[in-house]
Amino acid sequence: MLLDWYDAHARDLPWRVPPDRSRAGERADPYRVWLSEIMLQQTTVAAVRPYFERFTTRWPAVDDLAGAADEDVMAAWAGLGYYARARNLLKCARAVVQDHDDRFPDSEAALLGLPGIGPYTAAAIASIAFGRRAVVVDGNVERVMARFGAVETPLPAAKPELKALAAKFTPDDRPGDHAQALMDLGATVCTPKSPACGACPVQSGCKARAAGLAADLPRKSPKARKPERVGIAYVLRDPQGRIYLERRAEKGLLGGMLGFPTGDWSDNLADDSPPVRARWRDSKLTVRHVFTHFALTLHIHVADAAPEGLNGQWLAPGAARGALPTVMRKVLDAVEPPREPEAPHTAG
DNA sequence: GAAACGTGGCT
DNA sequence: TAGCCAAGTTT
Repeated sequence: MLLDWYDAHARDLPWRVPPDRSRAGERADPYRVWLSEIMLQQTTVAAVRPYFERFTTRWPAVDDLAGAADEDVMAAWAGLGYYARARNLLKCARAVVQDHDDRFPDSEAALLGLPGIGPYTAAAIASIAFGRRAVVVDGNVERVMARFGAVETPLPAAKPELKALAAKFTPDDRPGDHAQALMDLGATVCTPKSPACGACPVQSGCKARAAGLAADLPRKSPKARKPERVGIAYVLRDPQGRIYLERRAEKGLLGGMLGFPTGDWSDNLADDSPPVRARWRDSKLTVRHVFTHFALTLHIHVADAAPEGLNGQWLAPGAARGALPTVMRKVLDAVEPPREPEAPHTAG
């Protein structure tokens, strides 16, 4: 059965209580479960690990994080993507401190009311951190269920059916381990491509396996193709070699993050204009970056000047780099190639 | 329901 | 290389 497989094959993850200790009744720290779940949304374990270690070292408990400065948290999140998660992370930590006496609520319904916590995360925290029976459905679980039940309805239309299937399998005993087992199974055995059905603990009951359909499920509705956009990044350098950065608006793309001034990215450069009067020149350098829903080519214009009337901040390139989202980091690296082969992240 | 919202790794 | 994919949520 699945839990036996988990006891033998559970991945060792820094936010997880291993199965032997879980069987003995130990539970994971809700703060660490929550933080890991937010970081893991649409993000790989490999990408999350170093961020999780840095966050928990710097902010060991929810009240530490709640007391942090916004810009410090945003800088520490830089590079992980989906920055609304970081903004909601802070809102959530502060809500836990102010409205819940520094403790995460232990019910799925109450968790669902907190910023950044949706149906998946609420169920995951309720089951993993609090031992509640909750139906945890992420992309892994959807894939495992679609295969096990040979559900041929394409996603996302199949979601309700897959959740109903997942509900049938959710046990009262060790629901958190069950959820993690299903996700581990999806990540290591029932993988999107070339599933290792021979190594699967539930292969005998799998309808897709029986029908030879495993690798073809779940089916997905065709996705829209990505439009191309272009823009100009304006890089200002003062006599000390510092660069000029602005905090982006709270909402929208890269919201709350530092970045070089840019125009609105569209299908042409026609109405792009510099943020301030200066001797701008086209560096002829460009940066290419692909976002979730569009691809961007950024032309880099530069000026060596420190004009009056700007509201942003001037930072040494080395200090700024770690706080920048990746697309802005690419712009910086194009203009000021880093000394080291790789300067690993000195956010903060 | 659909679109917005990042990034890096793998094929 | 171009596309697919990863422990989703919000609007």
